[in-house]
Amino acid sequence: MPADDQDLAALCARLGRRLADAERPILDAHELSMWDYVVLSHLARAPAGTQLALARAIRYDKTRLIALLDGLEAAGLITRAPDPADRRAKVVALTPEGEARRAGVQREIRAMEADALGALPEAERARLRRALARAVDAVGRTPRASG
Amino acid sequence: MPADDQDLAALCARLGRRLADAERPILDAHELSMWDYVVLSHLARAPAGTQLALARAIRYDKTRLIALLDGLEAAGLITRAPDPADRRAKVVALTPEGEARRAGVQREIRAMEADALGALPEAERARLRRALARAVDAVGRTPRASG
DNA sequence: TATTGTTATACTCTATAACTATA
DNA sequence: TATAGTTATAGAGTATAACAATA
Repeated sequence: MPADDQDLAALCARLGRRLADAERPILDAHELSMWDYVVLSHLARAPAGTQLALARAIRYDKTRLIALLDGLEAAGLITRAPDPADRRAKVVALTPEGEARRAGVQREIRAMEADALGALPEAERARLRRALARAVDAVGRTPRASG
Repeated sequence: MPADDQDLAALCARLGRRLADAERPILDAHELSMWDYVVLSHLARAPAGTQLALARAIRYDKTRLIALLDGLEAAGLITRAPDPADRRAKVVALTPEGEARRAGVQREIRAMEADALGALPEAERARLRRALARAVDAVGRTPRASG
């Protein structure tokens, strides 16, 4: 299959779904859902912010985020502290355990990626990651109709 | 946001979701669902096959495919003919109207992609598409655990 | 009056099991 | 007996509306 004449969205969806399938057993082993990992990854990258800011950043519904954070908090991976500046808001932050769990999962995922894309030379894998990152930034800077 | 240190699956998901969001209004205008378009696109590329083969090729549940094909058939975009070799099976094929609809939608989607990724030079867009296609092929050739 | 976190409810999408007709 | 298509049902995932506390 050439797969070269397909739309970008279709190509992204196919590659994304395959990689997500390969991630699942890793996440399962560490007792994390896909969205759990998305939250931990974002907290590791962004300064601690409010729940609403987090929901918007990862494009997840704020109502669904509640139960997710409940689980992560009960597992000791994050903390929810009241914001001194605005007592309605709660600031979410990663615990050392949360960061350790996240780092371990990421290491395994990177190894899986290298294995899954083994047919591609190392240099091309890095190029693909950079190209994807640039594309994400590019579409991000063009806030379309729904924005 | 650098977005360069993220996992491949996360990058694919983010770019894919944004592009899918941008596709929706186009598909809506042509009265097609995302999966409708996936089916039409596959039929345009692959020789007419059975329903089960189609479901497997696009990785869609065979039971959900029924209602989808019902709609496409009622709209005159595809045909379902009994396979003379195996009277249990039905061969799905694109009608001229179906191909015209598909081509029109694809043209608009390509224009949308060029617009959404306008910040990226044309050459890099083409490189991204090729890199994604090669990556899809690469993971496809490594049938993992669940396979 | 508007907003943050929360809960409860309704809706959509997806997966499982069971049926028919052919093989 | 197994398979292609089909149907009906149950389950997970998602979105919408309403509420309490604070701004």
